[in-house]
Amino acid sequence: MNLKELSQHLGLSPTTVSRALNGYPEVNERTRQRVLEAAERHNYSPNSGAKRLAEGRVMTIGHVLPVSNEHEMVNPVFADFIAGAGKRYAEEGYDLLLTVVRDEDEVATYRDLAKRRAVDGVLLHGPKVNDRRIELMKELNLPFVVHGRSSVVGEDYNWVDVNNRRAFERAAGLLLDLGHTRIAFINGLADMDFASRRLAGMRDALASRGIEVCDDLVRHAEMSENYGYSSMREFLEMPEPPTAVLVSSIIPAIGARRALSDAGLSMADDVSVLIHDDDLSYFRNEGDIPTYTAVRSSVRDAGHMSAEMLLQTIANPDKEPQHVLLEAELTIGQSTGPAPAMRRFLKQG
Amino acid sequence: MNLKELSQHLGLSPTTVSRALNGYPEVNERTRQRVLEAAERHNYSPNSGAKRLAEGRVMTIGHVLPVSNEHEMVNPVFADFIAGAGKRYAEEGYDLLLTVVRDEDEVATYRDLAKRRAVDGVLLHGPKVNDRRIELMKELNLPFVVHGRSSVVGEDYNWVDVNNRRAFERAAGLLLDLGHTRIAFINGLADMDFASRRLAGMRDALASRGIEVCDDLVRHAEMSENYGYSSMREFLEMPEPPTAVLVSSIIPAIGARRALSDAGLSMADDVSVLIHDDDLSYFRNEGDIPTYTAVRSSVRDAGHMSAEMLLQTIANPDKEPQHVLLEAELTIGQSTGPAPAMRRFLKQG
DNA sequence: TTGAAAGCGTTACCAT
DNA sequence: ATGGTAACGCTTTCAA
Repeated sequence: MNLKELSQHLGLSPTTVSRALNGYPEVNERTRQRVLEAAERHNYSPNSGAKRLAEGRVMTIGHVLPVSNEHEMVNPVFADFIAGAGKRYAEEGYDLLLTVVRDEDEVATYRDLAKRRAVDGVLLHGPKVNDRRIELMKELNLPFVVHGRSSVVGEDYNWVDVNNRRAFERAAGLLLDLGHTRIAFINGLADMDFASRRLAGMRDALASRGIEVCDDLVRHAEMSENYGYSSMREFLEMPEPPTAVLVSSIIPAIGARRALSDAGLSMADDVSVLIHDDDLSYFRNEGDIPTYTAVRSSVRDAGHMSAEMLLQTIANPDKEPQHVLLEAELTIGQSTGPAPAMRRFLKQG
Repeated sequence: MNLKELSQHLGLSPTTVSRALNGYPEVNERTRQRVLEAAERHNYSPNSGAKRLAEGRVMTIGHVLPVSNEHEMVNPVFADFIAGAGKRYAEEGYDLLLTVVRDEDEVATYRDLAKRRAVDGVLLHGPKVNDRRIELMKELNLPFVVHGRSSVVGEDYNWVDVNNRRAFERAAGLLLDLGHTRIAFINGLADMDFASRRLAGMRDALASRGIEVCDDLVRHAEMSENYGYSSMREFLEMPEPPTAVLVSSIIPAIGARRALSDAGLSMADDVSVLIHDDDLSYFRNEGDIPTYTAVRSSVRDAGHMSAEMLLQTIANPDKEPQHVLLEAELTIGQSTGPAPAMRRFLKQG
């Protein structure tokens, strides 16, 4: 059933039917009711291709998911972010176009999306410290929002980010307050912007106590379970192991816990572990969060806010860049205890 | 730059240019070269809306991601499956349309996708034992492939599935061979088809030894970390705890490990744990797999194969239903040891 | 308040 | 081998 057929059924012109369906004010209310009812009854929906062509916009948002060929990894943060954003799109009648590409094809993909007018805007994931994509979007004149920031590029674009620097400054500060001085960090890939900000936060906290970050104690890699496991193992095998560890995501933290467990050790009793938790839904665990969580923020909420920002930008392209900086929630958990030496002291006293 | 402009630049008709670009044989080879080069130079791509309208197909595959309102969960299997499938789509020039909806809106979403011709076919995730969506797809005349199966509906549709029954029959058989008789099962939601097949496999293995499944030892829920944790805790608090546990996914298994650890117990030494591992990329851990994995299959591969099957179905709609049954790989890990009593016996010699 | 007709950018049929 | 033109299904402008 198409518009023409529907209008013939009703004895009206396609024009009127179109207007009724799209909520134009100048159509008679009784006519509109008739049209709406007939559309429902005949199961009519406007053809998406025709609508795109006529309107010159496609009601679609693009997300590009680069899958590194080397590791074949999909970031689990992605799923929750998409869930948050996608819900918002659906509410506004927008579709979500997801393109899975190899890392090295990502730029070509954005060019292609822009050229063929496949999307009205895009959401950028996982910005690097110096991310070329931001310049590219401007060149392509494609509305966009970045989930995160890119330090080198400046602030002249839309972004939604967590205050990573501050979160890790506080987290490290807490460990320092508890008496730890040898603090390790299981971080993300070094060229990721969030990882660089988190490291900066830690560095600042230590510096304010006159302590320098020890390079051997800082790890950078993609945040898999196995990465957390092997990092923690290496720490434990050091002549002078750290007494506390910061971890950038819950997934390597799970690996770190396994390494501790294999060594007959436990979090909190032997090594204080402080985790950044993106609140991934399958790992959220209500009552038990205090046992191991410290810095927390919701990826899904970030997805929701990013989507909102993008839709507004599309509706009003001349608006100046918007920024949202979310503060992570710091929860002091059981697993974040005093340094072992202090703990012994406390027990005695 | 559109087709008309491009053709004027070249002094050709839009028809010829279109033919050259789409690889029609009847165009002069020199003309084609000129056209291709000019298109490249002017950065031309056909407008997606116009193409859809003219061709009557949209070069798009739909995936629907239902997000349960209650738990706000996104299944992490989804991301890896999409990565496998999406890559294949991209290779063939297909787009992937992802719709995030509340559980209860899922059916309406498929109807909508079909009505407005937004997709050429869909991929169905997470089939229930009796899944209405399969009938719906037939009614809507929408080509589709199911990742998994739906027992009640029959086999009269395209599917790609793991042999869940057999995998868990073997897994339970292995535990029985090791001397376990009280075996628990941390399974997925009871109405999911995969969960029902896995339970059937376990039941058969026990039955062949004259043992009945004990209802108290079988849990059904969405497979979060916390679910694994609380289930294992409950098992441990029983007057007569199980000596072995089957777990349907690595995520609750992580929770189960935490519960054991909290109780001062460990996998293998105290409770044999046998896990179904979907090989989620962020949890894949090369050398360490034998420590805890037993039944294994790759979701990403399933995604790839499902995509392939769907594209073939779209190209050739009259083809009869295709089925792919993947066998899970059974790896006997360190964590899958003999029953505690047996182990003590073995130690004595 | 309604309708006729042009236009959106392609592809495909029918000529030449 | 190439071109003219209709057709795809909708929105929008202009008239009535």
